[in-house]
Amino acid sequence: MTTLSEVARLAGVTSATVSNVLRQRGKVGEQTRQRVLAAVEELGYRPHLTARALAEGRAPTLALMVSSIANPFYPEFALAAERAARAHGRFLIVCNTNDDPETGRAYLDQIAGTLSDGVLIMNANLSIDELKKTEQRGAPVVLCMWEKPDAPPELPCIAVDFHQAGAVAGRHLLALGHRHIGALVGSKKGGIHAERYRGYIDACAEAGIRHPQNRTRFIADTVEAGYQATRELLAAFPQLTAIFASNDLPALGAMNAIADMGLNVPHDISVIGITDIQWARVSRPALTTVAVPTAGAAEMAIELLLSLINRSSPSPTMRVTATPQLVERASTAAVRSA
Amino acid sequence: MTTLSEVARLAGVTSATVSNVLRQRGKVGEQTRQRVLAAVEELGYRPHLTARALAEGRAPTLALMVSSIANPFYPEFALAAERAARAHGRFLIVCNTNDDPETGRAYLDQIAGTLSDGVLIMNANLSIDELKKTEQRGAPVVLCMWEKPDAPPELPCIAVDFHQAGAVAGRHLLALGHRHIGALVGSKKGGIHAERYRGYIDACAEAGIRHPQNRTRFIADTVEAGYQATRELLAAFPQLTAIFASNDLPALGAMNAIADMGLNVPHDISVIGITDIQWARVSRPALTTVAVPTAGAAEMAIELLLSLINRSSPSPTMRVTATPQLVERASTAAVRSA
DNA sequence: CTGAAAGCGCTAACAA
DNA sequence: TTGTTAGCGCTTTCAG
Repeated sequence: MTTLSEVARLAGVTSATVSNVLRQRGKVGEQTRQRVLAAVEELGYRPHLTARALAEGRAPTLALMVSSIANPFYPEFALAAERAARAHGRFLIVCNTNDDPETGRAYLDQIAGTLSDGVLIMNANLSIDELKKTEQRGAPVVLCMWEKPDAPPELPCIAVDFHQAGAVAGRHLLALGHRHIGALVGSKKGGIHAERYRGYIDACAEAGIRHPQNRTRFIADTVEAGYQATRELLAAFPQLTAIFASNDLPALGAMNAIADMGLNVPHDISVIGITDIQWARVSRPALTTVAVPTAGAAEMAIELLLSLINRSSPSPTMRVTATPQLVERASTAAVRSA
Repeated sequence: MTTLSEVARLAGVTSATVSNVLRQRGKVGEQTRQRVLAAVEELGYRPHLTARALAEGRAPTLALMVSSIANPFYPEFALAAERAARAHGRFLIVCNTNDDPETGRAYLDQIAGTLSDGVLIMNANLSIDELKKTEQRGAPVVLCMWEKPDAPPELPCIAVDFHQAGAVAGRHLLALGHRHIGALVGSKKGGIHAERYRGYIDACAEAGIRHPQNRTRFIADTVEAGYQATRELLAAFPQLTAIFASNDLPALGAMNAIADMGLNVPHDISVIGITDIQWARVSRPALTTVAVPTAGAAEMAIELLLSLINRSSPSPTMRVTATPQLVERASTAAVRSA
């Protein structure tokens, strides 16, 4: 490990000077600059990020807290977040909480403010109060993919208009003539997908249609749960011609269930999801869905987090992403005339 | 930010003692221990990881270098790696190189040995020599998912018997009676998937069958490339009854191509992949594939990396994962009698 | 058993 | 323009 002072010695200057030329800070004579650079080159010196961070009083990393990076939605977000972080000279640490509050707490306790200057939270299963606490300890926190733009939380956040997303999905189905729709909500009642569901319900109301509560299933946000729930729904309500899912994973499960029941998507039953994860493009039929601006949200989140860290954040502490857009693929079609 | 010395002051001891209490190191009197703990509690003290790392002369993180975390294979690996790292008190930094050597080099230069004590490399597009250089600078490197157990590289690595994986896939197709098989190799000729292909070829030879070279396509490791190549292959060789793909993504693409051509998988054409990524389970028909022990490999990689860091690694610097296993699902079937 | 002191590698005033 | 001097917060001998 070559250190600053070794470089300094070789260049015949002091470490402060080396530091200065390396960060083009203070004015350094061209002469010495060259000598220093030569010494750096010769010794293959590379700054010690940990030491630098300690001296600067800031951490070199940002953290991204997710329940599991293996959940198909997160990698796309993480990729964009890491890129944005890199563009600002920060590294990204990923924290998988496995939806366990204890794990989340442990992460926050350990890295917030020490190893990481700030934390992006996708879903921590932690109370706002707990998150606030880490914020007060000096490590800003930003909630990503907040579900309701009109009810700003007490923490900085990137919000997606999921109500709108749900409405767009609902309207699409309605416009295709569907009147008997089953709904899959990928969270418990009133949970994280509530807004999407409400958006769908509102779209129905808008069209003068009432969505019977018993045609809704509150399930886990997985392919399997979507599969299971769809089988039940179709068994109970054979008249259904479409499935609205609050997320793509359950939607994909729904498509499989329908196929396994010997029915055809979209000929017999249409399916729509929300998010537009990679799989949506790959499935057959390709899934019609409402795309959420994942990469954009990640970039916004990093920007906001950094501005918070630099205490240069203007008042609006909630930022809303671009509006979710319908991506019409092959899993939806006009209802068949009876 | 509460510091050690603040805690010390409150407890009426010196920071060295607090440090000792916290890391149950030196023997500390029960009396003072209690007082210190009380002070820690009262002040909500949390050790500063960066400072600690600097003092200990080690970095608190490990790095994982991938081309893109959005590639469906990596998240599963990353999840397991992060868990294993956590179990050893380390955090995981993800580095997306986007397959750009420059980016990879930049990462290595910046974090290896300073922010991260070691690096897991999935695929860096860097020469062994370059990697060796960072190793010599004090940051161990381990190659993950090395393709040929019998040709150990000059760097520590976790190897998967991909030759065997290819052979297993080939034998499965052969056992089902397929004699006209198209091959999709997800890398350029002689590239990273060469062993898998060779395994397949050897399985054919074993069965006394020769695989005509023109029935092989060397393509990108993506769904799209698999799709495209399959269409071409089937157009050129209508007699094909099966597709061997060196990876799941092209295999999934193949299934879609076949479906879009109005043929049925597996009735008309069987498809097999290698890896067993999550999508393989979700696709319809579910993909038959040869599972690679992803999580196990990740754990082994972390263990090896840590032992290298602690200089406690025994001589065998290459470790081989469990053998890839056939996972028979719905995309393969016995060839139809003509 | 506890304290004093040096130092990890770097940055940041402040002097010279 | 360059050097000096303190630290950043923690660990770790080595005395007491």
